[in-house]
Amino acid sequence: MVRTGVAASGNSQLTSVDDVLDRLRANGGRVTTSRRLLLSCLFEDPGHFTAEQLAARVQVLAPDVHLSTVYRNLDELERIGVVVHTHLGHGPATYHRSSETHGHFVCKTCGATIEAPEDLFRTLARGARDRFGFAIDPRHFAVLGSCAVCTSTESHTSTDTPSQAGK
Amino acid sequence: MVRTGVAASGNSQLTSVDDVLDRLRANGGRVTTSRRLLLSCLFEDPGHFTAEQLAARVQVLAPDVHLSTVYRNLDELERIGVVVHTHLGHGPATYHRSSETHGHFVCKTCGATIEAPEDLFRTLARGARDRFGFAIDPRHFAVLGSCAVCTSTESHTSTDTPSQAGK
DNA sequence: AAAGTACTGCGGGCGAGTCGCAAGAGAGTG
DNA sequence: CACTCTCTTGCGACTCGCCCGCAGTACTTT
Repeated sequence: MVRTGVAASGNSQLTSVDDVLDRLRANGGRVTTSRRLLLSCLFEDPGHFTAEQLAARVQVLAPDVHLSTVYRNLDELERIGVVVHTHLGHGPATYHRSSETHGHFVCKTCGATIEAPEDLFRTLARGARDRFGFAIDPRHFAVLGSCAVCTSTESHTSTDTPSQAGK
Repeated sequence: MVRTGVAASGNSQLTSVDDVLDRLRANGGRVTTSRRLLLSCLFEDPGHFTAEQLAARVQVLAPDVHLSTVYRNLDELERIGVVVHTHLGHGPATYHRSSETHGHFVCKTCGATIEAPEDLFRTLARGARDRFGFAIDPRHFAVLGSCAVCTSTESHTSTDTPSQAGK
C-alpha cells in the first residue's frame, strides 16, 4: 500500500466497472477477480447491501473469495470514493454506490428503510453550519423513527410490543 | 418479568432517583443496590455515558456489579422511559437521561460530539412526516459529519488522513 | 419467618469487523 | 516469455459490543 492518498478528490466519472478498475490500476492497485466481481455486483444493482450479502453474491461466481477480502475491497473502494457505507439502525453497515446520494429513514419497529432525498436535510445542514460550523454528511447515518404503518399500529395496541416484521 | 407494559406512556415526573425506584416497585420490579447506584450515576451527571463507563462508576461502590447487569438495568430503564441510548458514530452506544432531549452531531474525523438542540430538526421532521408519514426520533441517532476544526484542517492537508484526536 | 419470584454474577456465545501471516498472483521490466 | 516486485488474498484468530441461560441470591409480600 504505497499509493498516495487520492481519497474522494478528483472523482471524475467512475460510472462503470472498468472506469473504477482503471482508476485502481492508475493508483498502483491491481485488478483482481474479487474486485471485478464485487464491482459488478455494486454496479448492476443500485441498492443497499451488507458486506455479507455482497460476499454471497461474489461467491456465486468465485466461491473462494473470503469475507474479509470483501471488507478490504469495500474499504478501498470507499477510500477512492466509489462506494459509501451507511449504518441503518442496529444491524450491519450497508454499502452502495456513492453516486446515489440520499439519506435514510429507518423504522425502529419494523426496520423499513426509506430513501430520503437530500433536499430534506438542507435546513438541518444550514443550521448545523451556521450555529456550529459543522458540515453534516446526511448520507452516512440513518435517521431512526417510526414509519407510517408502525406509528398507527402502536397507537392501537397500547400495551405490548408485538409486531416485529423483517426488513 | 410479569409486569404489564408501561413503556414510555404515563411518564409523569421521574425527576429523582427515588421517583424512578418507586415506579420500578409499582410495576412489580425490585429496588436493588445496582439499580440505585446506576440511577444515581445517571442523575448526578446529565452527560452521555457508555454502559462500560456506567459500570465502572457503579463498581466504585459495588465492585461485584457485573457489566451484563448494567446492560439489563439500562434496558429496563429505557423501557420505562427514564433513559435513552444514542449511537454516536461507530463506537458503543451512550446512555443519558431522557429528559435531555437533543440530537447529536459527531465529527467523523476527531469524534467530537456536539449537542444539537431539537429545533434544528424541526424542518426535517416536518418533511419526513409530510412526505413519508415518517416520525423521526432525532434523539436516537447521531448525525455524522465534520466539525469546524477538522473541516479547515482537511482543506490544508489535502493528501493524508492524519489527525485522530480522542473524543 | 416463609414463600415466591425478580435480579444478579458468571461464563459462554454471537454478530460485525479487523489483523497478521504466509502463499498467491497482477504488472512492469528485461 | 521469464522474472521480480509487491499488492492481494485466504485463513484463522481475535477484538469489541452486547446478549443469554443458568443457578444462586435477595427483595417483597403475606
